[in-house]
Amino acid sequence: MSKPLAAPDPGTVEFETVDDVMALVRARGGRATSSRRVLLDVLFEVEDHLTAEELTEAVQARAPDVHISTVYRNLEDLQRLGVVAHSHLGHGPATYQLAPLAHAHFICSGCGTRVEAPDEWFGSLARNAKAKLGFTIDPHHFAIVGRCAACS
Amino acid sequence: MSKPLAAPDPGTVEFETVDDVMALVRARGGRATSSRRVLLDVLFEVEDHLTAEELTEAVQARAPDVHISTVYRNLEDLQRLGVVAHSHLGHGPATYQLAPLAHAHFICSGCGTRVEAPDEWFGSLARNAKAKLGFTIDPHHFAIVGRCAACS
DNA sequence: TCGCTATTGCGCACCGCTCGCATCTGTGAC
DNA sequence: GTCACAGATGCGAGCGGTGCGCAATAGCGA
Repeated sequence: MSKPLAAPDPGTVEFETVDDVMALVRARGGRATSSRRVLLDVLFEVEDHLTAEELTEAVQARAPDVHISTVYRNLEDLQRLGVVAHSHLGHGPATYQLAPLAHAHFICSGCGTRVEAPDEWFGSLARNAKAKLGFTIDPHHFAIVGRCAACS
Repeated sequence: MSKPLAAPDPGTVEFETVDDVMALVRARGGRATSSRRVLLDVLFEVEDHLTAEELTEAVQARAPDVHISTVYRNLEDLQRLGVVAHSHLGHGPATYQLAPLAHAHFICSGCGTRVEAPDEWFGSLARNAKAKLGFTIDPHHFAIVGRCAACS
């Protein structure tokens, strides 16, 4: 996919299958390559956030020659299209998932436990940020650090 | 400072001057070295979050031989003592500051603008996390990503 | 002043990720 | 079908941020 292609308006991207995404890729000048398809197959199947390395392993189980740098490049392209989102759940590598599945996290700094956080809990924070700073928050990107019941 | 030393209870650390911290370090078996003192001098003076590299430059302006790895090690020790905290304000290097000065941030993913976020705005999120998950959040560690008024 | 040990300077190495480049492969045009 | 072009890939080098091992140094209590 060529760099100059503009990203779509956030929230306007709609897809339900790998083929939908491939059509989207094609519509924006990209090509329906096999490595791209396999990566999407994995992302649609696991329905979880995986690191680039984990994704590469899963992809290579089906297409051994796909290089990790190709995975990174495809992930970047798919993020530009609004199909994929990445998040940072701690000090390690970023994790990637289908954008519609993104959600917020709490991470315990003691034991590393990860818990999903309902978006509703961010409502008042989001309203304050919007009303007083004009800022639209995305609570999914960075996890919220803290202490779980056992560690605090 | 030796590794096995336990961290103090969070919130119980009290200090107002560099000498207070040096006394704390000594009380826990650490030594009052000049590099440690210069680093603390810088941290007390700037009252801002700086990266390890920026801190090293500031330290080296006064003590040219201090190596960046020494700065990293001292920052780690001071974090264990509860004197320093680091936070991640984006994809770049971590930033360090005196723990009592820590605060939450919003970061615009479009232009990189950073805004401080009042702790009060996290009240309902904190209450939900505590009541429903037993989780005590620290909203300072990772910034909240989003879009500023101009970029959204 | 002495001896113990925390600490330091230095450099190497790691991890997560990006980039340059030569090669390959989808794709539309014919 | 086949051609040619541009997008995409494999590979490896490289980079920024950080941690580590080691020998030398320097606080500190006695």
